[in-house]
Amino acid sequence: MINITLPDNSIKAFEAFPTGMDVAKTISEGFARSCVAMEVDGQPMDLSCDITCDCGLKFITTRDDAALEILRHSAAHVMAEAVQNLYERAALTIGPVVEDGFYYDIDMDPISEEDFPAIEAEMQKIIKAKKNFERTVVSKDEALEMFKDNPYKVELIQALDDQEISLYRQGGFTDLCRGPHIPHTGMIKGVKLMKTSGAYWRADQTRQQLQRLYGTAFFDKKALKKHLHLIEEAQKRDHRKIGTKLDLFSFHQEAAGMPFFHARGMDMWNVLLDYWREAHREAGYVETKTPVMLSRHLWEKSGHWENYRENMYTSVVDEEEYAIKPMNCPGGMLLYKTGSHSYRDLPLRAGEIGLVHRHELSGALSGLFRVRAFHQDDAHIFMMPEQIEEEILGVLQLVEKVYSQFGLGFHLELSTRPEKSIGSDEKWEQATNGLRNALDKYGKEYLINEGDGAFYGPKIDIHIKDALGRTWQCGTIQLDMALPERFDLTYKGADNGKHRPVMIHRVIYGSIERFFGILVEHFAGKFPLWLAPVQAILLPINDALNSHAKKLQKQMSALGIRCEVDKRTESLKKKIREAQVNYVPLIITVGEKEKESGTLAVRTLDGKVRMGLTMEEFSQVVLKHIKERTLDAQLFQ
RNA sequence: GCCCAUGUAGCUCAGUAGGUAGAGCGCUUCCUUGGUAAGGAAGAGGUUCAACGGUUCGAAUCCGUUCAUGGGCUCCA
Repeated sequence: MINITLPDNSIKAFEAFPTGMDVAKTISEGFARSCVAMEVDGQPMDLSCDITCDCGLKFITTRDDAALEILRHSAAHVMAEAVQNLYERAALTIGPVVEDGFYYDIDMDPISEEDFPAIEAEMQKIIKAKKNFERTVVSKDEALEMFKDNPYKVELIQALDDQEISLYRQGGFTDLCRGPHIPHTGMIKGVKLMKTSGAYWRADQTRQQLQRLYGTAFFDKKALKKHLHLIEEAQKRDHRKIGTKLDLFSFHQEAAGMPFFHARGMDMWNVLLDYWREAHREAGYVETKTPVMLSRHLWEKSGHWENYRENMYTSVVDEEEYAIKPMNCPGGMLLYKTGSHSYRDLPLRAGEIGLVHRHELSGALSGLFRVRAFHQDDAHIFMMPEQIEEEILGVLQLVEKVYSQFGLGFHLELSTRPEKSIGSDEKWEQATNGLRNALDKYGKEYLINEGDGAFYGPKIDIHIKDALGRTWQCGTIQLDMALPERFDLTYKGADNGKHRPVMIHRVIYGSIERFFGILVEHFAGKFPLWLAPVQAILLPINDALNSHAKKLQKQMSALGIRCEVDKRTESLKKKIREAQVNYVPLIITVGEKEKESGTLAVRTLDGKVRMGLTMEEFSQVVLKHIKERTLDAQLFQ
């Protein structure tokens, strides 16, 4: 007789040992069908397992996020079987679940997406056959014997501590696996292979290159469709495409990974920085600037020469070696040391829009998201140890203010001391507590990544969430216990003694180039008025009105509205269409009526037209929206 | 840096048994002077197909190298 406690605290008693599925069926047949796996006292297990003692039992149903992972892992097995059926010499390695799907690394000849239909067809056969996933346990030696033809599996098995090894079998296919799995292959309703790439065995460049096959799977076709739609949507928003279309920026072979900003892109760039400067001035920051190229001696002192050299561009000037800065901090150190500092002057918040260069691997470059030259909206804050909490809190508040200006949500992650680190236990504790207390005081939930901090100090990373729900790490607040030491920074305390200041590095946009790209995708090119590269376009109805339109443009420009005239000899319809597809927020048609009455006919992107606005009325509304940086597309009531 | 794919007019792309380049958009000119999502016609534009080298009587098309781009891997003290 055993008693099983369910999440609602009800207890079910069984005479014999039931399987999980048996228990599920006592709830209802329908419920049992939706069950994927179970947790017995928190341990994930297959539904087919016997329950042999009193325990707490929680079913994982198709609605749980955990279920999706189990399904995808099972789908990886199905894909592996399919590949093995089709390619005899394919040697399986590992096939984990990743965000959005799964992959399997397989030692086989290179394949391409053209091979996908055949593999998918084979997978469908396996799925249709509704093969049960059966778990068996063997000894390590037995497992080694079974997989003796596959050196990868042998290596995996040997690395396992357990003496007992679980295997999963679906039909004639068996794979080494911890499990759990879904009951049978038929539950995989929506599955698709996504892409393929090379990957190294154990991520080691010196070892065998494997074929990585990516796929994704869902419990129903609809969810798969939705997922594919989201991907499509993201592709449409690709900042590289929109950047070209809206004439914002470009890339050239002559400077790989280093973006060129066009006039319109620069307009937006300046708007971003104007806002940044305004917000930082209000938050008590000063702005500084340090050189792009600095002597090797400095980098040796900062430790970059030793630790970051492979990413740095160098040059020789007058027989002295120089490096182009990959970070702004060493220059910031020199600035701090320019004068003496009193505790009364702390915290000192020194911002810098610093242009940095990092030699990223050629294969890593990607649009504005991964570049070799970019600007950081950096700031170094120097303070007394007891100011850490309040200062961090201030940065968090600034972060929230800036991101919400763009309608971006965010979440926080705290990274603590890693194994390899410098500094005393006491200092780490003080620093980490400072960050933690600030986070607690701030009140928003945060994740903790134990041991994920930099070797020189703990940090808070800020991940923003865009309109498609994708997250991007942009902001970071890093406490640095190394540099103040290396550069012997001091301040004069109230006791008239020398003290070591605490320093943090922090960015909010992060890389301005990257943030720019994120904004392009977040808004899908349809920027709010205050950000739009072209805020208003004047469309003369006929050529005779070009000069009147030109006059209006001058007036608007003088008011600070970014405004153009489309004076091509084209039909009004065409000009409107183009302005509309280029997302110009204010489309102003200029006809005889407007000229005579001195008014404006304004069309907004929702297609609505307001006639008879005076320049006064128009500019009042428009300038208000620009000044307040509103996100709302409803410009006029 | 590694693997795979791609690189043709400003943009998007077509062009395979290798025979000396095309379309749409854009641009220019002309006609139309139009009232809220594409009016019509003509024309220019590629140092000739990323660059360099090779095979061939002949290469955008085949081969090699390099560069760049894309997707991954890796890296990101």
